[in-house]
Amino acid sequence: MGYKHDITDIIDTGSEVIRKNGYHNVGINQILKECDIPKGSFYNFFESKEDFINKAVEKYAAAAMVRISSFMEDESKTPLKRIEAFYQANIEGNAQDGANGGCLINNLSMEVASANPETAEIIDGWFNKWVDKIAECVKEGQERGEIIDDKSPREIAEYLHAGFNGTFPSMKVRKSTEFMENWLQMTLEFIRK
Amino acid sequence: MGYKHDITDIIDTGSEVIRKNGYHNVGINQILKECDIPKGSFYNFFESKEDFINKAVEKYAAAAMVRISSFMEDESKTPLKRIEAFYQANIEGNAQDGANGGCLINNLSMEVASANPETAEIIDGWFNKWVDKIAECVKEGQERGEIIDDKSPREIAEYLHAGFNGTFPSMKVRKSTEFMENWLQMTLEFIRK
DNA sequence: CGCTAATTAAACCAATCGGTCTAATTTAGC
DNA sequence: GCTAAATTAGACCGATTGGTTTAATTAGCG
Repeated sequence: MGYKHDITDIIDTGSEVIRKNGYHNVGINQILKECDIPKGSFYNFFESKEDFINKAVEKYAAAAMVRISSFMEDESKTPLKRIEAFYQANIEGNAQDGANGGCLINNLSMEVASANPETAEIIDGWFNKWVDKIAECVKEGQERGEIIDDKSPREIAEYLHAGFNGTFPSMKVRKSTEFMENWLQMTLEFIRK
Repeated sequence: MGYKHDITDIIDTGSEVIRKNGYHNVGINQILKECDIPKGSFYNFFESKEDFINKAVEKYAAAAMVRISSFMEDESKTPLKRIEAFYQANIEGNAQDGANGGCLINNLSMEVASANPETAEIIDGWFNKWVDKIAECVKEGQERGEIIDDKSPREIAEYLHAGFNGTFPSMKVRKSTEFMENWLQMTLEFIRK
């Protein structure tokens, strides 16, 4: 039957709180309250707050990986259309979220990576996996003559990934996803052959 | 003769600590220690930590504005070369900084904008001023036939600003400014006529 | 059932958080 | 030189931080 609390629920709920409010701005007690668990359970599952966030990053990033793959491997669309659909879905997700929280991993890369080498390394690993998957799709687009091929798939994929991350600061200060749309249309134009 | 401590020194030293370590990760006591001032002096100059960071943002962003202007108005270079020189200088600055701290304003937009509307508004105002100045230079580049003109100067300037901000996450997790160079060369290619 | 290990529960901890307070000192202006 | 205001100084404050501890409870398994 299992015990009362589930580690995956704690990770999901807790990482949502941190995604929306920031790592250092959210205390363990707030997570406990939100998850309705006692402190003993938290420290039974996690060694420390840092251990918690590292596990949260792994789970969140792995889910994102699945999501990215499902878009990038969608053979009902051309490669460029897959890329467009993926970022369009992200924009809509952020819009529904009130243009506030953004991406947990990207947030943490900005807030804690400098001070926490282990978390930085985990994030770096996932960023690379994400970009690799996008690069596969870019490569297919190049082979089909849909995407410019004077740059490597990896370079273009990285440009896409970084570019979208760059739309978060303005989203957060303006509380609007408007510029994200501009960014997407401009970038698609730039990489279209 | 003035008193012992200077508010501008406190802002400069304190905002450097926060730029490198994050807003919520740095306590008032750490700032006091770094500036070697007693708590009474800090709260004589600033109403609160929030008041401090707002004043720090104003000072840092105003200095950045001067810097941007000096690059964007440098008539010894073509507009596109000014843009290249500006971002190249930023990349070098970040490299010298150990690819760690990044930009105080961009960091704060990610970490505190959602929770602090006043800071968000101040940052938004400065982002707009920066982009306006870059847009002036882009416009000149368009008029000279050096930069693509199927998009407005403002759109292109915003694309540049956001794009560079997007290189910080990877810089921080990889502790390298390498991708910043890639981003710059690709972007220059995209906007060159 | 009975034993063991995992989990739950919350009281408790030192350290630190942002912030206040009062007193001493220093400055500027008359 | 006197006065009022600004600044300096740091002890002090309640609240909160991440984390520990101990005891009760529960689940899994032979």
